[in-house]
Order: sequence, then structure tokens, then C-alpha cells
Amino acid sequence: MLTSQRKALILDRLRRDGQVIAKALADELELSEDTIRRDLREMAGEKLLKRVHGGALPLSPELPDFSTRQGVSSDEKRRLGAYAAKMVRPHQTVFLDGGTTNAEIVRHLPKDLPVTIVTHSATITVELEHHSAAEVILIGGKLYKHSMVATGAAAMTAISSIRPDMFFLGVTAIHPARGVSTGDFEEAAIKRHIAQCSAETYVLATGEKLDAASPCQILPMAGISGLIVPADISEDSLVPYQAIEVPILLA
Amino acid sequence: MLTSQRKALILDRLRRDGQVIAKALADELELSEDTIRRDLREMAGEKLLKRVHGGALPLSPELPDFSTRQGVSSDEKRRLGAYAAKMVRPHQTVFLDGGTTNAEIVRHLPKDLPVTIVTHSATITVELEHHSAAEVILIGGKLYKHSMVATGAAAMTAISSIRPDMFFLGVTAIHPARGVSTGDFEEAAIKRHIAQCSAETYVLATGEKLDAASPCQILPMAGISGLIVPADISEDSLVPYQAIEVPILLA
DNA sequence: CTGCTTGTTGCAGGAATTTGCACGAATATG
DNA sequence: CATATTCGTGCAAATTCCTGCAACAAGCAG
Repeated sequence: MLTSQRKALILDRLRRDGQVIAKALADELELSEDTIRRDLREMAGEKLLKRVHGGALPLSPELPDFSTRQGVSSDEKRRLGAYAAKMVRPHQTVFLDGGTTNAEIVRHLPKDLPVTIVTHSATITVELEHHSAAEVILIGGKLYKHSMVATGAAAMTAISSIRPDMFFLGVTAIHPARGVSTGDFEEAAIKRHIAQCSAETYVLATGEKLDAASPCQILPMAGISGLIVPADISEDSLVPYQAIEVPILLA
Repeated sequence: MLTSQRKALILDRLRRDGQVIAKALADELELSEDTIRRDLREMAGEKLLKRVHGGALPLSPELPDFSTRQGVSSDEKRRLGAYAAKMVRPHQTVFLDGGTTNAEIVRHLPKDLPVTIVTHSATITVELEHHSAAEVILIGGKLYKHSMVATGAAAMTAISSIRPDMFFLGVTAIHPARGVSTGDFEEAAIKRHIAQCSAETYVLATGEKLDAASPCQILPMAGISGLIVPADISEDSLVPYQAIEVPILLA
């Protein structure tokens, strides 16, 4: 690996993760920590990053980016996103629903992973700009602006022609008895349709979504292949879901 | 192996792999590293690549990033965008092509204008998020990442079902004899199709696009309903276009 | 054919860069 | 305050780079 590539990688990680740990990166790239630290020292000299004990941080905490990055993703969402990104195997076809949590999945997907991403979300599509090896299929239709996804008959038809290996479903609420749900009827129908076309359906759930219900059910819990929750969630809150035998994955 | 062939090969590898390692390529071609390095040195002089210790990298690893390109719209583009936005009447159906100039149109559209916007561009779609009265139709398909627009058979089909009142066409070059053109064959076909479905087709042209030609023609000049150019452009440069009777609108 | 020029290639030797290691100093953590 | 990391510096080995030079082939004029 060329030095300049390594430095570009470091900048990339800073943008993506908001931090770089010297030791972790040294392990990952199979180089000595000295080399990484030297890079960090030089880059700090060029005002490209801020050195801190143990690694480095971006110079400007967060670029004031538009709607895509509006919700400064919580650490919780980043962990869920990283976990889900690791589930994706090369050459799979993955359907990504809209939402900030799913945007985190994209940010953790390796930029050179050969994979087919299908999405009906404009914001997810924009996030995929620099994933050079990813084939992106954009589902069109009437835009539902609240979540910036395509809906309607055209979207339904387009989705029908695809059989994704896995679907990362975005929801607003999860309840043991009332399943996964969202606020809009049309959106719920689309999400349900995508799930039916997909081999597996996973839901990324931050803590505050558990044991809540929104007006429109998408699927009963039995329709979910797996629920991905932060590892530090209280065990009590998971009991009702273990009871109905939904596979729970700890991120 | 001829020198020029070798240099072409190097450019090829840069495009394909994003890097060239001097030693590895010397081994592969059974030449001394000196020869490879000499090539790299010369090509760096011609601004064809960027030399780094150990080999070379493409000049712009990630072409003038779309998101940053978008941020720095020139004053010229803003004026064109404002002018085009004023052409849009309430309740019309407008097809917006991708590109930074068309993004400027959106930024100048009143947020409460009741209008139907059709687009195959993910970035344009995101720009429309806060236009509450606009109905947005997103055209899906295989994403062409260079310009972040949907292409392919699916996009063609979806476009066919729509008859926009006006189409704002984005191009990379405009030439009196060779018409409007762009760099990608597939993209040109899509743009041509949209124009054929639309009642009127307008092209927003910044000064540097005039009298240039890109590989793939979209339409002859006769296929254009109007050319929108900055008002401060030199009159001389417009003469060839007035001669072929293309309506010219000064923004 | 000869002599000259031009362009390409490989090689030698010295300069510059990169990398990993050692060791003492600085910093975090309990 | 004690311990464990992490940091910085100096140093040595390896690699890569550059310059100058010589060998060789191709093209061209005389």
C-alpha cells in the first residue's frame, strides 16, 4: 500500500467514523504503529487532522452537510450500521430502505465492495456516490417527501422485478404483539412488498423504538429474519422478543 | 513493447486499479524499474498522473467530487438557474436533468410553487426535499455514478409514460454544427429520449460550454427549443447560433 | 555503406524516503 | 501513586528515486 493512499484512507476514516485509532489501524493494515503515528504526525502538521492521545480526530467536528447528514447520527446508530455492513457478502443484492440508520450502513460499507444495492431512497443513493464497485439500482416512483423515498404503483412494479438477498427495513416502532410499524399507510405497503420480495428482512432498532407502535403495521414480528439491537441494551427489554422467537443480533 | 503502448497500459491500470506500483509493473512487463519510473516521471510531467513514492496514482482519484462540485456553483450558473426557475408556471410538469446547473434551478424555485417535477437524478431529488407544494416523480433505473442519474431500460420505460411540458437538459458541450453532446453514450440516449417525450427542451449554457463538442451527440441544435446563456456573454460567440435560428434567451 | 543523430533501455552509484525497532519520556487510568 | 499505554527521537536496514553514462537500434543524409 502506497503512503499517499494510506493517508487518503485515514482522511476517509475520519470523515466516516469521526476518529482514527492508531493501534487499530496498524493492526488492520498490518503495519507498525510507528508508521501510522508518523502519518498522523505529518498530517497534523499539514492541518489535515487533530492529533489526540491514541489516534486522531477530524479538524472540523462535522461538516455542515445538508439533509443527508442532518441528524448527527448517534453512536448507537453508527454501531448498528457497522454491524449490518459486516453482514453484507460480496456479490449479494441488498435492498436498503431509507432513513438515517440505513445511511449509516452505507457509510460503513467498504468503498470497494462489489455488491448490488437496490434502494428507493434518494438520500441513500447520494451516499453511495463513491462506492465505485457497487452497482446501484434506483427504484423510481412518486416521492414521499417525509422520508425521501419513492412510493406508489410505479415503485411497487419496479420492486417486484427484483429478488434481493437481504433487506434492511427501516421502521419507526417495534412491538412484540403489534409487529414493526410506521406512520404512513402507503409507505407501509411498499415496505411490506419489499420484504415479501426479499429472502431475508432485518430491522435495525435503536433502543427508543422498542415497545412502541405506529399507526400502520408493516409486518408482524414473525416476518422478520432478525432484529439488530445495540449490545448495551438492557436484557429486560429484550425478553418479550426472545419469547416470540425473533432472532436477536447484538451490535 | 512500444513506449506509447506501455504508457497507455499505465493509464489503463490507473483507471482500473486506481494505482500503479513501479516494481510490480516492472516485474510484470519484464522491464527494469528504471524504464517504468521514467515513464511515470514523463507522464507526471504531462499531468497524466500523480507520482508518489513507490508508483503513481490517478490525478483525481475521485473526480472533482460531485458533492463539492455542487457546493461551488458559479455566479454564472446561479443566474442561469434563476432565469430558468422563472420560466416555470404553476401546475406545469417539468423534467429536470441532473447536473450542477439544474440544481441551481431547484434552488431558485419558490418553495411553495405547485408544480410537478420529474427527474432521474438523485441529487436533484434531494434538493427538492423542502419544496412542500411540489410533486416529485423519481425515475428509477441503474445508477450512472459519474452524474448520479438513473439510466438503462427501466429508466427509458418510466420516462416514456410521462409527457413533461418542459425539459431542462444538461449537456457538457454545445456546437453549432455538432449539436449538444455529452461524454457517455447511454446517458446521451436517455437525454435524447426525455427530449422526445417533452413538449419543449431548454439548455442552460455557461460560456465555457459553447463551441465545444463531446463524443456523444444528444440532439442537433434544431431539436432545442431554447438556449439560455448568461447575458454578459460576448455577442460574437452567439452569432453562429443566431444563424441557425435557435432561440437564444439571455439570463 | 558510413557517419550522424535521435530515442530507448539498462546499469551503477549516491541521495532521499520509508519502515520498523529500541528506549526513555509523557500521558491516561484506576 | 502505580501500572499500562502511548508518544517521540534516534538509528539502522531496506526500498525507491534520480543522475549520468554506455549500449543498442532505427532513421536519415551524404
